[in-house]
Amino acid sequence: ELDDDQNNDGEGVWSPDIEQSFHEALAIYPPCGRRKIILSDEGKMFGRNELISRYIKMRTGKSRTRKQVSSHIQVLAKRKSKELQSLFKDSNL
Amino acid sequence: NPANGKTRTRDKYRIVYTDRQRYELENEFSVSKYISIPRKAALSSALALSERQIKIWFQNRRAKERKLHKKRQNICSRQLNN
DNA sequence: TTTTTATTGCATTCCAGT
DNA sequence: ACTGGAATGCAATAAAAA
Repeated sequence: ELDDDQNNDGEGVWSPDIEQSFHEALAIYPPCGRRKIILSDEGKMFGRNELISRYIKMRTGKSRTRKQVSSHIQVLAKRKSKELQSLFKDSNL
Repeated sequence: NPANGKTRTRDKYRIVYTDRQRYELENEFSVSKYISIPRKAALSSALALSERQIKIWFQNRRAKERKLHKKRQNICSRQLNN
């Protein structure tokens, strides 16, 4: 089928506006990882990534699934660890 | 050096595998296109390559196969529309 | 120019935690 | 039954080697 993306604009998956609200959501929900991940409202369950996904939808109107959020977090974590590792290498040699 | 998780360094962009390493990897690929976790661990210690290198080799090998398959398809379709 | 190692940005699958 | 997160897959790509 042809390019059927009502939710995705012409930019990349993590265009600046989406990235912006993503980082806002990271700060809002648990200000860095360590908080009760178990979010259970009456009847429905909500994990952190779903809350982030909902926030992105609120602010931008564009849909990013909880698995897209998960993948993005993994990529960012990998980048950060590699930055730190290269800093150690440079200082040593 | 599995603790690092990184293979490429500033002096070595990539290493060249030995004929035995290539032979054993190719042999395992003929058994299965996807390496199992225990077989990966075994090959890793047997060939002195990191598990990451084994994983990447299989990915590259599958990519090669897909490329060859695509070429064969192109040749067939070329013969069809003569 | 083609082939061989290795990385990156995404998605998809596999593993437990509650 | 839900989830987040690690492991893995793949296309695109880089650069050394053949």
